[in-house]
Amino acid sequence: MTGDAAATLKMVAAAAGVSKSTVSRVINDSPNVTPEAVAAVSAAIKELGYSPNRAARSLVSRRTNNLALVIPETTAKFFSDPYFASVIQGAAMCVSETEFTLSLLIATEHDLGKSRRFLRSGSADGAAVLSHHSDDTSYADLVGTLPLVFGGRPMSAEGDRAYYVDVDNVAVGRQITDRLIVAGRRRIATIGGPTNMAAGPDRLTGWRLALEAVGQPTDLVELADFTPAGGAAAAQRLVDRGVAFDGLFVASAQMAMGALGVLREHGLRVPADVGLVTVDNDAFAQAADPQLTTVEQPTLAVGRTMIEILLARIAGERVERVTMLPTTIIDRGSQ
Amino acid sequence: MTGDAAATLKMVAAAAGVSKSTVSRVINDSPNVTPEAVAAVSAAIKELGYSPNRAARSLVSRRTNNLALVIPETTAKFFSDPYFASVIQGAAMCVSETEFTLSLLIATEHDLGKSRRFLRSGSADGAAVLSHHSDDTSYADLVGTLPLVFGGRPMSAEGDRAYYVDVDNVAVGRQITDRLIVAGRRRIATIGGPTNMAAGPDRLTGWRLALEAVGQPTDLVELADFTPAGGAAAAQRLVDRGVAFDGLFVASAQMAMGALGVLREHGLRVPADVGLVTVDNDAFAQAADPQLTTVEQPTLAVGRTMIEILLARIAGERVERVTMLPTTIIDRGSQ
DNA sequence: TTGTAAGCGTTATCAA
DNA sequence: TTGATAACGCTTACAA
Repeated sequence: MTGDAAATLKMVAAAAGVSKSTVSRVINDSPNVTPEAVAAVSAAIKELGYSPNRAARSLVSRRTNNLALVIPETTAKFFSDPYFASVIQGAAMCVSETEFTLSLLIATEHDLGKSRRFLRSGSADGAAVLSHHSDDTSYADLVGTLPLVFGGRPMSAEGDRAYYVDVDNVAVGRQITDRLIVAGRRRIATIGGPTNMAAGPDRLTGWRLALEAVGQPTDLVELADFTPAGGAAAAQRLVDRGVAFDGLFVASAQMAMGALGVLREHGLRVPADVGLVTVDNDAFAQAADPQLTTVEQPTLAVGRTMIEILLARIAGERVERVTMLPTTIIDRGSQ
Repeated sequence: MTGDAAATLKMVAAAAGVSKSTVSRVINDSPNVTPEAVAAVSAAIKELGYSPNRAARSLVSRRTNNLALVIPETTAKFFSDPYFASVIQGAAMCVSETEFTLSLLIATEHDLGKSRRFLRSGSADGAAVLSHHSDDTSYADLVGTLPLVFGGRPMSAEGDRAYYVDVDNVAVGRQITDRLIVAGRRRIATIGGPTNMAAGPDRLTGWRLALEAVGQPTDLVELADFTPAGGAAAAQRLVDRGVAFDGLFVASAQMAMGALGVLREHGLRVPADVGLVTVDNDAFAQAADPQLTTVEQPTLAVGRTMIEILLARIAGERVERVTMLPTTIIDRGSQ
């Protein structure tokens, strides 16, 4: 209605003919206010279109009613991997149902300090750090500073004090590899994830356990960085070994995308010649030719759960330090 | 390092043996400080791990260094439509390259007031409102309050004062319909978007112009709400008319997804019996069977551009009120 | 039940 | 170049 500067509590008090304290009490639903005062203040608030200044409020109350979602990742990965978008959506929806707001921080290598400064400046009451790809050492030391929850088990030293949401990546690797074994594959290779995050080594361990259980060799291992290009390069190295294989577990759908192209170049058909399974039921796994048997991760739930844990901790409730979310195998016959 | 309360400017001043003012000057890169003072203060800041309190800062400076991205949408649509995730990514990346932070607000029907209160409480220096699907009347009145930019031309009365980023939806509808005409289609229907947002009527107008230019009838029109279910229902109504058609322009890929199923049920093959084109080059358009000829919208650029406009306006620069972004036709032969 | 006054951690004004 | 001092808009004892 007006282009004026925003109304202040003081102005409301004047308009309602009461003191600032009374206005504050009404705003904060204090029980000890007469109905008349409440009415007068409410009318003035509506009349002036007043909204309490958030900065002033949090300055004195030491509460921001804001949560941070930090994604420490490179620009390229942030855009190419649907995982992030999905987790963000889950978190944003969850937050939207509360009185909290959400700050989204993309911490590129370029400016790592910015997100740290944000968290140390008292801008949020808690932070969720999504360590899907990259390392997280740079946040672990904030653990004592404010409630923190990680998406994916942190590998840093402080990791065993940290709260985190994750899936059982060892089980993920083992179960999906079992699909290859059940499909009759006798020589199974893997393209594993990077070693700087738990999901990499864990899925690799699952793969190894599955093979050891049936006495198959576990020597056909190549690692990559969860990108299509990395997956392609790893597949190339695998082929270059000159050892024939009839099964392949690729630790992420994006890497599988890259690997598929290389297999095709070498005349290896999936699943006729090589059974292929992966992790992540994203557009890559669905749009691949052929569509891939994969492990679906509860991406939305990861986002939602991280927020729930943060809210509970802020509310002073006791929460389990580790939350494991269930995964689902999507069988599309590519094994 | 410490579990102590955060260090304050006052503590830094004491540690450095200077006044609060000097510390403040150092923090804000004031030119008039002796190198010795800068050194002492910098040392104290590092020593104490000090970060300026953001609330206090913005209380006095009237600047938050925060931008809001508001998405007024239902939960269902927010999750199902890849458009949002993509725009969010574009905006988040752009913001991450600046000193600003980003607040992500999902304004569900449930609590429309929350986002408004946020914006009126001085929590952000500017806001981007993404009106991809729903109406935006509830934000138009904030135009005088803080810099605002809309994603998609606002339909409200205040619309002609508003800043917005959009694509030329009339051209989009016309050009993609032309593909059907060029493919030899003689009787072309359309499933249009909802009337409460500009993209709906605009794309419909484009379709109509294309047909009128070649003297084809423009009576086969059904509207839906940009969802797969809505698209399916509209397609059903179209078929139920009993009027044969050999071309169909569906105004969004999600609706096309629903429409495709209905066509198939009625034994209509795409593109053998009916040529089908749509808008949005998302996973739906790519994963559909057959893959669809479509208009790709610059979703990342929409997010980025909205932020850029906000930043420019906050910096006091003059900016065009309307920014049109180019689209691209992706020809997959489904016409 | 209400009002007065102090103070949250900064920046900004003004002397020195 | 530096340092007191007064805001910024709110909450919160404490008094009345």
